[in-house]
Amino acid sequence: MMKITFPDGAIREYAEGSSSLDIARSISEGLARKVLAASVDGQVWDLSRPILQDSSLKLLTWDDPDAKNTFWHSTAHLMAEAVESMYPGVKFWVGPPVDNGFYYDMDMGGQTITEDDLRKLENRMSELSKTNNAFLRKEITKADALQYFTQKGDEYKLDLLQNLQDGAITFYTQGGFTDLCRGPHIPHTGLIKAVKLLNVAGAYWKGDEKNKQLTRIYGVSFPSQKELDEHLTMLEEAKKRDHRKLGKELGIFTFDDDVGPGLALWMPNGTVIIEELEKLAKETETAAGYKRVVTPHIAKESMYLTSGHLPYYQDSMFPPMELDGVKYYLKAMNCPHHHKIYSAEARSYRELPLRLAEYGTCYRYEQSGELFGLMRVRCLHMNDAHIYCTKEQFAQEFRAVNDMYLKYFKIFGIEKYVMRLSLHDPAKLGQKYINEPELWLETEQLVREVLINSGVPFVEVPDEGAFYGPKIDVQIWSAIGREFTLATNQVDFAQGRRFKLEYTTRDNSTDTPLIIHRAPLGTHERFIGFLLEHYAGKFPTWLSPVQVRILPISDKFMDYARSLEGKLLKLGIRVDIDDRNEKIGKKIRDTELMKVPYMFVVGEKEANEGKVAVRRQGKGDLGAQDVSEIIANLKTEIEHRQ
RNA sequence: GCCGUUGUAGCUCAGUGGUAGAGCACUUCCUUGGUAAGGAAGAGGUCAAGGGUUCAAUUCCCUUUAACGGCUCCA
Repeated sequence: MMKITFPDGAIREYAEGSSSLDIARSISEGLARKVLAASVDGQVWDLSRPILQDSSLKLLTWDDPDAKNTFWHSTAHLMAEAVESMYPGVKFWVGPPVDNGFYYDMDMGGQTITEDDLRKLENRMSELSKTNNAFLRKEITKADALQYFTQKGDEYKLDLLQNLQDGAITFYTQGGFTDLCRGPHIPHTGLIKAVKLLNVAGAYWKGDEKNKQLTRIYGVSFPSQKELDEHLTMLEEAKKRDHRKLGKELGIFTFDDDVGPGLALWMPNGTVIIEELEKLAKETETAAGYKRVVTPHIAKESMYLTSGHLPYYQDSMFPPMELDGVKYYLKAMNCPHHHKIYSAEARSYRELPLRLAEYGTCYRYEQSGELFGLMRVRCLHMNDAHIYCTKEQFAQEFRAVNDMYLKYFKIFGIEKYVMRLSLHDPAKLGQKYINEPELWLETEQLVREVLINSGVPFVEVPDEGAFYGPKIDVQIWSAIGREFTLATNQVDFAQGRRFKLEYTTRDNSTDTPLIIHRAPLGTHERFIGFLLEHYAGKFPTWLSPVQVRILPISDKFMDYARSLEGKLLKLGIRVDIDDRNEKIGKKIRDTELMKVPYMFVVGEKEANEGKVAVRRQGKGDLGAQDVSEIIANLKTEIEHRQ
């Protein structure tokens, strides 16, 4: 007998060699039907795999992330089985579970798959699942595995095998499909009741663009049709929050073929938001001791040679224009310009830290396939600043920047984010990173300490640093689930020396300042794109392009509406009047759809009593209020940035 | 940049080898209506651009361009 410990601490005895499924069955048949995989001593196992010794056991059902992953991984195998049966000769690479589903990469040998084909594949998978074929695990020697795939002529699996140790190799077979796979899998295909194949895409083999491109099919599956339907509904809802859709509906921004890809045009409503954000940034930065500067959109090639950007980033810059034999580049970053402002005057340690801020306009030649709404554009406005400080001041300055992020996140209600400490890869010194191995380690440790001391949770990611130093990126997620870098905070130990930036120290010698590059609000483009999705277009009053819309019951009350409008305008409240010849219901509906936070309905009663009938977007009628009262409330709400 | 899909009115979308339609929006008129769509009429399109096949192309083919789904990249 062996002792099995359950998550609640209970210990029960079972015959050696009992499987997790046996154990589940001993608890209840219902559980045995529901359970998908088992966690044995912390490792996810097939349910059918015999347990041979005392272990802790957790039976995993659908709600457990490990079970979901196992379920989706098994579905990937099911899909591969369907593909193999419909497209003979296809070679498979890997088919892992991902955040919301699974994919399988395959070499279709020149065959293409269309959307219609996906429906056919789904049907085939549904047929195959009904066979209730078990996922059979088989340990196999490396020699036998090599022979199997050599015979099959499958160079992809042979490539995978090369990196595997003999003795740790397993095959899984369900029905007629056998795959090299470490598992684990759910017990049988019949558990996969609902499958949706979402899209087909190209993916480079091993993620390297120099390699052949494989066909990747993404899908998602569930233990019941109901859950699939719910998931699909959720995806539809997410689409409604897509900033590209909302941006068009609300008149925030637009793109035009004649202007060019990735070059956003900000419409009046979007410009209001930009100006509110800039106001916030200027207030915040002024209070934190920043000074504003303004610099040109272009600069000579020589400056980017000095900065060191050109060799690293030339491909991502717009090609230069040549004037009198001199090349000029559109600026892709503001830092060199700011460095020139630093070096324009002799600096003393008494001036440091010197903080130069600018909503600088940058142009980046992003690859055409990378453009994505406002999130990835070719013309962008960075909430940029550069802080020049001594080594002693660094920790405090860096931390102050992080605190500024958190302050902003609070204002915007941003709760889901991850701070990533991006480090260099020693193997790429001199290529991707400036070749200063000791400075790298020293600075990385400096930043790490600041983060630890400020108690902000973070993850470390190798090989993600800027070329001139380590950085902290703040990752956020769009409504469609795409991940973006919002804010960035970078240390730069390289450019100061390259630009010969100096200051006179207390003992009358000279030193080079450390530089912090920071952009807490990222860019107008990305931040407003994010806010659109974050608020689902329902901006808080202080950011709303139109804060109040006055809705006269009929044009008899237009004079009263106009006098109200005048009052609000004088107070700097963004107000307009729906003066169309429409009924009040129609005006309300349209104003609701435009997500204007406040509606003032005015008719005979209100005009006579000097009141307005207040209606809050999404909340309905709030009843009549005195004009002075509602105006005071509005002012407060806006001033507090609510 | 690569793989795949798509491009018809301001927006959302039908449709066709014989030069186009709906709803919303827009204009005008009727209506002056009390909390999520009042009625009528009208105007609006080189069917993304260029080339080819054809008696005839918005429709079929090719190229370009843009957007979308991914991959790669992301200062």
